[in-house]
Amino acid sequence: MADQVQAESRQRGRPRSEASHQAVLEATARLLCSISYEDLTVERIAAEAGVGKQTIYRWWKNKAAVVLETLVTGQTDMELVDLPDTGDLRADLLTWTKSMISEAFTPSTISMARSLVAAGVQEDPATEELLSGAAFRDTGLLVQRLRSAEERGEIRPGADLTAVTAALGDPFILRLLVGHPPGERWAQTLVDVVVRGLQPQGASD
Amino acid sequence: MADQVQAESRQRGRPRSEASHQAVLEATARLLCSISYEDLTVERIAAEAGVGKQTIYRWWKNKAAVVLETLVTGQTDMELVDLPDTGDLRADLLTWTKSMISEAFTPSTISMARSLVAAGVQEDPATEELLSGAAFRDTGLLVQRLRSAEERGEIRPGADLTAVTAALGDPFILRLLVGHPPGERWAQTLVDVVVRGLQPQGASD
Amino acid sequence: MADQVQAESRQRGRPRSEASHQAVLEATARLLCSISYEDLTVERIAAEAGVGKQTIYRWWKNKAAVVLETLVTGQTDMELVDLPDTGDLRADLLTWTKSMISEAFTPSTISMARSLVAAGVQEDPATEELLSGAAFRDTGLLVQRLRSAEERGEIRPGADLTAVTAALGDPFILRLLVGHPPGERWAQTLVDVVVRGLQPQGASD
Amino acid sequence: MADQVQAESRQRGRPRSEASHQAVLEATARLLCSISYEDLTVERIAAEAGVGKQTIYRWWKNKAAVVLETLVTGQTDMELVDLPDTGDLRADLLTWTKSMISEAFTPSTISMARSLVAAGVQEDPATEELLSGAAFRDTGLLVQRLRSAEERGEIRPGADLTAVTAALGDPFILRLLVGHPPGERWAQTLVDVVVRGLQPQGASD
DNA sequence: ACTTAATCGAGACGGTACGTCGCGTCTTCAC
DNA sequence: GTGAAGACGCGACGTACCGTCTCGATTAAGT
Repeated sequence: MADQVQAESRQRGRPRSEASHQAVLEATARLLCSISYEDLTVERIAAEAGVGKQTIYRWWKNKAAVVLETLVTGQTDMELVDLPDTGDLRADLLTWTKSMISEAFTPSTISMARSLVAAGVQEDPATEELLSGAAFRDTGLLVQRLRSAEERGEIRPGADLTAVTAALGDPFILRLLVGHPPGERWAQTLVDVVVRGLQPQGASD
Repeated sequence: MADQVQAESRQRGRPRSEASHQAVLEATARLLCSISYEDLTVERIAAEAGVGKQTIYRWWKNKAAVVLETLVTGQTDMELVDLPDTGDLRADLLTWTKSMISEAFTPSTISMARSLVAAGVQEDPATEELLSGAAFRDTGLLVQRLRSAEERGEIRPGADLTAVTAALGDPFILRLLVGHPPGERWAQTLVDVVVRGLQPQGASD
Repeated sequence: MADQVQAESRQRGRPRSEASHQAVLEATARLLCSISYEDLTVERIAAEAGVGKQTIYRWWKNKAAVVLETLVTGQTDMELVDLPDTGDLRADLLTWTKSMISEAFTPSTISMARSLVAAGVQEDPATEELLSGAAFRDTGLLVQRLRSAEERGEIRPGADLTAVTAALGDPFILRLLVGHPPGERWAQTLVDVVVRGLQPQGASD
Repeated sequence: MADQVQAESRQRGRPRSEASHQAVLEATARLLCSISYEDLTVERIAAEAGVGKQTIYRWWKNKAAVVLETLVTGQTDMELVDLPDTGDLRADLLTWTKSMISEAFTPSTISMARSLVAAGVQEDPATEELLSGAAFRDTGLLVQRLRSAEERGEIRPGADLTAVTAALGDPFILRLLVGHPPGERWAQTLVDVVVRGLQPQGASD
C-alpha cells in the first residue's frame, strides 16, 4: 500500500516540454483574438508558437482540444466582467448587465465565444467532460453573488442557484454568440423578473 | 431562401429541379441524425441525395447554408415540444420543461442542435441575419403562451416578453448543447423564479 | 459484332486533363536539372507545374513514378550523344566515347542519371517492368550501329549484340553515376577490346 | 554483444561503444535482407540494434553512411562469387558468370545491391570518395585474375585492366539492379568478346 | 423540327489543411 | 560521462474536402 505506482510511469527519455505546451496555448490565445475558429489551423498555431506540429498532436488530439484548453484555462485577456456586491442585488445585477453589454460585445470577445462553442460542439466525450465541468466561467461569479444575497436574507432561501444563474447568464451567452447586444430594456426585464422571482414572500418593489 | 425568378421571360434553358433541391434537404436531414456537422461533407450529401455537387452549390453558398436551411425549415423529425395553455402558467411551463427534458435530450436531437450551432457560428453576415431573424423556433411558442397569460391578467403587464422567453428557454438550449439534461429541481426552480417574477404585485403562491 | 464494348467505359464526369499531365512532366524535367532526387518533392513539382498535388497522385502512384516517366519519355533536354556511322566501327566508337566523356559528364546530366537510378531502384514491380522495357535509351543507338557493322561484314556474325552493347555502354553508365569521367586510355582500351573481340577470325590490328 | 573483458577497469570513456557500433552494422545488414533502402529507417535500425538513435549519429552522419559502411565492409552474407584460376581464362570467366547468375540474382542480393546504389547516389562528396575508392568489391577479384592471365601470357599485355573489368563486370551489376538475370547466351557472348579482344595477336579460337 | 441555353449527375481540377512519419538534434535518467 | 529512450523543430508525405470547372446527356423555351 505504501508502494505507490511509479515503476510503470518511470521517466524515460526526454520529458515533454512544458514550455512548448504553454507556448501553444499562448499562441492560440493570440490568434483567436483576430481569426475565427474555422480559419485557425494547427499549422498556423505551430508556426506562431515556434513549435512542431507533432508536438501539438502529442499534447492534444485535435484543434478543438487545443482551443478548448486555451479558452477554458483562461489564457486569453478576455477579462471577466465585474460583478459588484453592494448589498443591493438588483442594482448590482443591472450594473453587471450594463458592463456586460458594453464590454463583452466586442468583435474579439464574440469571436472567442464562437470559437469556444465551435470547439465544444464536437461529439467527443472527453470534450463534454471538460465543458460540463468547467461550464462557463462567469457562472462562478454569479453563483457567489447570489449566495451572498441569500445569506444576507435578500432573497428567499432554498432556490437552486445554478438554475438562477442559468436564467440570468445563458441569455447573454446566446446573444453574444449571435453577435447582437440586447437592448437595455431587455436586460432590465431579465434582471427584474429574476430578482422579483427571488424575493422573499410579501416583498414588493 | 432560394432566390426567386423574375416573372419575366428570363426563363431560358432547363429549369432548376425543385426535386433535387428537396432531395438535398432531406438527405441532409437524414445524415444529420447520425453524424456530426464536422463529419458531414458536401460530397456525402450529394451522394446521399443522388445529386451532383454543383447542384448543391447552385442553390446554397456552402455547407453551413445547407445545414441551416435544413434545420431551420424543419425538414427534420425534431418535433416541437408541446406547450399547453390550461390557464395555469406555472403548471403549463412545468409540463413543458418535463417533456422537454424527456423528449429533447435524445442523441439525435442533441446532434442536430449542435450542427445548427456549428453552422450558425460562422462569421458570415448572411447567416447571422437568418439566425437572429428565425431565432430558435421554440421561442415563438413561449412568447405566444406568455402573451396569452398577460392578456388574461395572470402576469403583470409591460414586461419585455422576449427577455422572459430568453430566461426560460436559453438555459435549456445550452444544456442541450452540452448534452446533459438538467435535473427536475433545476427546471422547477427556473420556472418558479420566472413565474414569481412575473406575478402581479402583491400576489403570493 | 460491329457493336463494340463501350457502355462500360462510358465517359462520365470531367475527363482527366492531359495538359496537367504534361505540365507535371515538364515541371519535373525542369526541376531535375538543378535539384537532386532526394531534394525533389511532390509538393514542389505540383507548385512548379501549377497543379494540385492530388492530380499528380491521380496519374502516378508516387514521386518515383513521376521521375521515371519524365526521364524515360525524354522530357529532358538530355540529348543523346551522337554515334556516327562512317564504316569504321573502331573509329566511330572512339568518337562516340570521346563525345560521351565531354558531353555527358556535366553536373546536370549526372544529376539526372542519378535521379533515374534512385527512382528506378524501388522494389515496385511496375517500375521494373518499365525500366527493363525501356532499358537505357542509348542502347538503341549502339545496337543499331553494331547491326550495321555486322551486315557490312565488319564484325563476325552471330554475337548477341545486346551483350556487346552492355560491355560497351554499361561501364560508362556506372562511371556517370559515380560522377568521375573515365580517362581517355580507359575508354580506348574498352573500345579496343570489344572491337577486337568482334573481329572476324584471322583479322589483326 | 556479451560483456567485455574487464582487463582495463579504467573504462571511463566508452565501455560499450564499439559493441554498439558493430551492433548497428549487423542490425542494418539483417534489415537490408528483407526491406528496401526507402523503407529502412534510422529508428528501425536503432531498435533492431538495441541502440539509441544518437549513438548512430555519433558514428555516421546519416542513414546513407550507415548503409554504405554496412555493405562496403561486407557485413552481409552476400558472399563474393568465386572466380577460379585454372589457367584457362575463358573457362574460368564462364564458370564465374554462371555462378554469378545462379547465386547473385536472389531477392536478397538484389535488394542489397539496390540499397547500395540508393545510398551511393547522393550528392555527398564524402560518399563519392568512399564509393569511387572501394568501387565494387568484385572488381578486385577480376583484376587479380586478369593480371595473373597477363603474367602467364594468356592475354596480350598493356591493356588497361580496370577498363576490361568494367566491360565484364558492369553489365552484370546493371542487370542485377534491374533484377532480371541475363540469359546464358548473353553471358557467353560477353565473356567471349572480351576474351577474344584480349588474346595475343594471331591467336584464334 | 431545330436551335439555344441552362440544368442535370459525375468527377477531375487547383488549393489548403489534415494527421502521420522520418530526420537529425537535444535532454532527461540510469549505469 | 556514455548510452537508451524519446521529445523536439522541421518538413514531406499521401488523403480528404472545399468550391470551381468541364464533360456528355437532358429538358424546355424560343425559333
